[in-house]
Amino acid sequence: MPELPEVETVVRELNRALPGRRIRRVEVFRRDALGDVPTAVFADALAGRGFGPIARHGKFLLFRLDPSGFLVAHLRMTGKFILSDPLPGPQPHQRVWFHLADGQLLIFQDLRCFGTLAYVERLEDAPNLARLGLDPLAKDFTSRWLGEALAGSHAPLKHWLMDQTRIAGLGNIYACEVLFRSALSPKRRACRVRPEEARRLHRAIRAVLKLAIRKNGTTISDFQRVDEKFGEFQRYLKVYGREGEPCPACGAAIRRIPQQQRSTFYCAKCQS
DNA sequence: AGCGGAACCTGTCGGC
DNA sequence: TGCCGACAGGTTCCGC
Repeated sequence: MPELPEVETVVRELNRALPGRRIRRVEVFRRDALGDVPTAVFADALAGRGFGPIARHGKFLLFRLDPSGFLVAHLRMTGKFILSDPLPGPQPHQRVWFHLADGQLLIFQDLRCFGTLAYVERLEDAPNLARLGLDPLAKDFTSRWLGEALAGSHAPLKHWLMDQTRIAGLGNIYACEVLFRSALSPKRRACRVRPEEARRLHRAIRAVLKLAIRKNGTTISDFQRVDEKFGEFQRYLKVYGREGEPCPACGAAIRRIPQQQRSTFYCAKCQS
């Protein structure tokens, strides 16, 4: 489900509602998200802690807790957080309930059970977080950095953009959209991108992500915001999911090709 | 280094 | 109607 703009949308909404509130207890209905950590260890670590500000790195949500520690969450394909009034019991696909001291519930819901939740004392202890590359909305993500980073890799641009150890946050939808906007082929080797093309790519990454955040992300099948409203960026998608439709720039049919066992959508005429 | 394939798990949709 | 395969916004691990 979520790529950077969807996670950012969730983070902003949680930040409006959660800081200052306290977890009374944690109820786990299905423990896949916890990995090797025993349910009781996870639940006991969180009980009694308060929520501070929530941050994001790439697609990870980082909940600062009071007086110490972090809840580190990754939504993967279908994870979502929902704030709800008390319920009689878990609704379908609800995996974890964080009972708040004021009676409301912070619900972690995840149809496919790929999402992850972890409590850590220090962010350095969070599995895989340290391997993440630059967040494309951070200040140090410059077109110069991008140009130099591209130069060292033979990977096709689409793979390169989705590699979270290089840039953290782009997934299948936004990688396709960014490449269309920069008129670069998903098959182009990273090291074959010329400096002015790298500048174009950099501008496209920033522009697409910022617009998507302004539209509260993309809802294709089931992305939901914390308040259960939907994103609107799907109305602005130029190529993703539009196989066979005319390219908005030249009218040629949008193509779908497999790359890394994912679908890539692009215009073979505009993108080279 | 890169790439193909499989795995994690559940659901939907289209074709026959 | 019913079964079956393809596909889904993500990531990791393994082997070549």
